[in-house]
Amino acid sequence: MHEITSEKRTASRGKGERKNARQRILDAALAVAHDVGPAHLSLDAVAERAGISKGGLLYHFPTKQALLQAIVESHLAAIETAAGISAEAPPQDGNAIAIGLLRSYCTASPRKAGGAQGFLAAIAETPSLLDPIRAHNVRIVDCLRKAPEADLALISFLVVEGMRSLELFDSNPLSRGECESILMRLKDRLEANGLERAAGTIPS
Amino acid sequence: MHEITSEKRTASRGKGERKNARQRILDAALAVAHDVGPAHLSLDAVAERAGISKGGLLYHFPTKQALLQAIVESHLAAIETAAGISAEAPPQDGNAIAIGLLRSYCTASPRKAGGAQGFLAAIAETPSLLDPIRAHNVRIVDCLRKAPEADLALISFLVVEGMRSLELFDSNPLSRGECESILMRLKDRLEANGLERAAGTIPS
DNA sequence: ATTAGTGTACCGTCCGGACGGTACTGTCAA
DNA sequence: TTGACAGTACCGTCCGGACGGTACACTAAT
Repeated sequence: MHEITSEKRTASRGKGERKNARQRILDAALAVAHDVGPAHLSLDAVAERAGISKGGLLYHFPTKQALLQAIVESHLAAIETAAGISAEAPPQDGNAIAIGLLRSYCTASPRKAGGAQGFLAAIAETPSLLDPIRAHNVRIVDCLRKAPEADLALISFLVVEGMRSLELFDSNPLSRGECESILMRLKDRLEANGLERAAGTIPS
Repeated sequence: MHEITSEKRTASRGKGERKNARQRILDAALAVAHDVGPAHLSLDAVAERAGISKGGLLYHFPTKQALLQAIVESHLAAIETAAGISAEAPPQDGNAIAIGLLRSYCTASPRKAGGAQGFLAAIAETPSLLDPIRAHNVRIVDCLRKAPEADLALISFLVVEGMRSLELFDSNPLSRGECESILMRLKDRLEANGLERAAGTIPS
C-alpha cells in the first residue's frame, strides 16, 4: 500500500488536482461497490481505491452515512440537471418536463460504471436516503399530471423510470438504439401536443 | 426463548403445519429486511422473527446465500406466474405476453409488505443473483419484439417495469387508480391491435 | 410389544473474522 | 502555523456459520 501511495503522490504532484478529493472518493466508492457488491462496500476498500488512507477518507466523510448520502445526492443531482430541472424552480410546464426526462435518459447515460451499485449500497444501508428521491418523484409527477394529455406524460415518466431501473440492475435487454427509438417516439408525440394545444386533432 | 419454543411446540403439534417452515422463514426474512433495511438482514433476526432458533434456520437454509437465492426465486416465480408465463413455455405471442404483464401488475400487487426490501438485500449481497432475472427479461422482450406494434408492447413492458421499480423503492407517487388507468389504456390499445391485425387503421 | 435404529426438525453455544469508528501521532506544502 | 492529509493501533460490536446436542416420529427387527 505504501508503494502505491507514493506512486500516486509523485504522479499527481502533491495536491494540484487534489481539490476534487471528494469526487475521487465518491468515484472510488462507486467502483468498489461495483466490484465487491453493494453490501460489501467498506470504508477500508474505498480508501485504498481512492489512493488515500482511511484517516484521510474519514477526514472528508466523517462517517459512512455521510459518504452514502453524498452518493445519493450526486446521483439525484445528475438526474435533475440532465433533465433540466433546477432544484427549486417555479413549477414548470408538464410537457416540457416530460420531454426533458425523455432526453435526459440518453444524454446522461454514459454512466460512470457501477454508479448504480453505489446507489444500491446507500439505499440498502439506509433506506431513509430514499426520501429526497421520493420528494423528487412527487414533484415531477405533480407537474406531469397537469400536462395536457397527462396520461402520455406519465407514461413517458414511467418508461424512463423503467429503463433506469433495468440499467440499475444491469439487466436491460434493449439495445441503445431501441431505447432511443422508443424515447423519440414518445417525445415526438409530446411535442405535437405542445404545439397544437387547443386543437382536438391528436389521436389518443 | 425457551418458553416461546415450548408454546410453539405444543400449539402446533409436532410437525403438522410445519411443512411450510420454509415459507415462514422466507416471509420472516422479507419482514426483517423491511424493518431493519436490506443491508442489515441477519440470520439471527430472521430466525427470531420466524420463531425458530438460528440452528433451525440453518437446517432449512444451510447458508445465507441459499436463503437469498430462495427469496429471489420466489420473487421471480411470483411475477412469472402472475403474468401467465409458464417457466419454459413455447414462445408465446408478444401481444399476449404484454397484456399479461399489464394485468399482472394489478393482480399480483397486494404485495407482501417489504418483499422489495428482501429482494434488494439479496441483490446487494450477491449481484449474480440477478442472472435469472436478466434471462427472464431477455426472454420477454424477445417475444415482445415480434409483436405487431412492437413499440407499443415494449412501452408496456417498460411502464410496468417502471412501476415495479418505483414500488421497489417504495416511492411511487402515483395512486393505485392512476396506475390502473394507465395500465388499462395500454391494454386496450394492445387488444385492439390483436383484433385488427392486418387493418392499417391503428394510429401510431 | 418392546427395542433399537434412523431421520427430521430444531436448540444453543461458540468462534474467527470483519467492519465501523476513534484516537493519536506524523508530515508537508502553502 | 495551519489545513489536508498519512499512518497506525486499537476497541467494541456484530455476523456467519460450524458444531454438538435434543426431542420426537416412524420403521423394523426381535
